[in-house]
Amino acid sequence: MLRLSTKGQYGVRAMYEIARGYPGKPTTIKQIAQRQDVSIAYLEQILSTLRRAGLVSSIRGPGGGYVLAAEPGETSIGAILAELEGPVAITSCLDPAEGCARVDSCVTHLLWKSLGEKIQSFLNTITLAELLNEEALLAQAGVKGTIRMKGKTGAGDRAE
Amino acid sequence: MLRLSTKGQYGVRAMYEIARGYPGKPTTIKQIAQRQDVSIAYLEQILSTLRRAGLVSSIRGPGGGYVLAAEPGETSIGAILAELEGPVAITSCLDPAEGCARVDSCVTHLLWKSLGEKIQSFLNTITLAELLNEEALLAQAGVKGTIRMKGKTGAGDRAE
DNA sequence: CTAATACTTGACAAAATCAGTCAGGTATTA
DNA sequence: TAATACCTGACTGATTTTGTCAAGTATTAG
Repeated sequence: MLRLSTKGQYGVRAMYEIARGYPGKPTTIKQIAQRQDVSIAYLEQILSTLRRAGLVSSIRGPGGGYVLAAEPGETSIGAILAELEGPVAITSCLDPAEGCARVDSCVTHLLWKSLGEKIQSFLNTITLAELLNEEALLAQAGVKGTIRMKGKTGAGDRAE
Repeated sequence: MLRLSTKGQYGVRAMYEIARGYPGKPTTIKQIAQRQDVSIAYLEQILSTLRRAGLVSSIRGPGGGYVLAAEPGETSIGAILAELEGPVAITSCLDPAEGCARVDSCVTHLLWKSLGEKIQSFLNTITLAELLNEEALLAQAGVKGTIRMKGKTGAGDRAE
C-alpha cells in the first residue's frame, strides 16, 4: 500500500544524478539514463516537468545538459515528488483539487490528514544534499532508536 | 501521491462502525452500508478479508452480524490496512514479495525504507480506540513531538 | 552557414490496478 | 422451514500507470 509511482522514483534519482555534478558540470539525459537504467524518452518527460517547475535548468546545444536551479540543500524530495505526482493526498478527500462532501461526519478524516502531514513534513526535511551524503541521510532519516550504524558498506560510492 | 485505495478506507470505516457496538452488539453489513454509504456487495468482500485475518468475528443467522475479535485498543489501523492492501511498500523494492536487484547501488533505498517505517509506525500506534475517542486521536495524531498520553483502555468507551 | 548535439512537446497505447457488481452459495435460528 | 445474514469467486468497465514515438526547437562548433 501507499506506493510511489515510478515517475516519482525516477525523478528523484535523476535529480540525484544532476546534483552530483553541482556546481558546474551539466548532466545530459543520456548520462542519467545510463547510470540509473531508465529510458531516455521517459526521462525527457520527467525532466521536462521538473524544468517547468523551476527545479532544474537546461542548457541546450553541444556540451549542454541539466543543472540544478538551486543548491542541493535547497531542493527537497518533497518538492520533487509534488511536481511529478501532485501533493500528498492519502484520500481523495484530502486532495485540494477534489475536496470532501462529508468532512464533518467523517471520523477518519483527521487520521488521514495527520498521516499526510507527517509524510509531507518528512519529505520536506530530506534534500538532495542528504542524498549526496549518506551520513547526513542517516542522521535525518534514521529511525527510532535502533539504527546507529555508521560504517557504510562502501557499495554506494562514487563511480566517477 | 501515496493514495490509499477505497478498499482500505472503507475497511477502516467499517471497523469503526463495528467497534461502536463493542462489546456485545453485533453490527450487520446493512447497518454499516447505510451509515458509511458503501454498497453491501463491496463491504461483503472487505469484511470477508478481515474475518479471515481474524480481526473480526461473524455471527450468522437472524440477529447476527460482525463483532470485533479483540478490544478496540488491540486493533490498529495499520493491521486493518495491511490485510486489505498489503504491507506499506513505497517502492516495489521494499515489497517483501518482490525484492530489489540493485539495493546496494541505490541511494534512495534508505530514504524509502525510512519513510515506510515511519508510516507503519504511525499506523500501528493508532487503534480503533483512538478512533472512538476524538480526544485520544488528537493526542496521538496531533502534532509531532507532543505524544504524551499512553493510557490504553481508558479511552475505549463510546463517543457520541 | 549548417550540421550535430541536446533539449521539448504532445499524442498515443499496452498493461496493470482499482472499484465495484453479480449470482449463486452456506449457516443459523425464530 | 423460511427468513435472515454471512460467504465466495468470477467478472468487468474505468482509471491510472508506464512507458514509446514522432516531430519538433534551440544552441554552438567548425
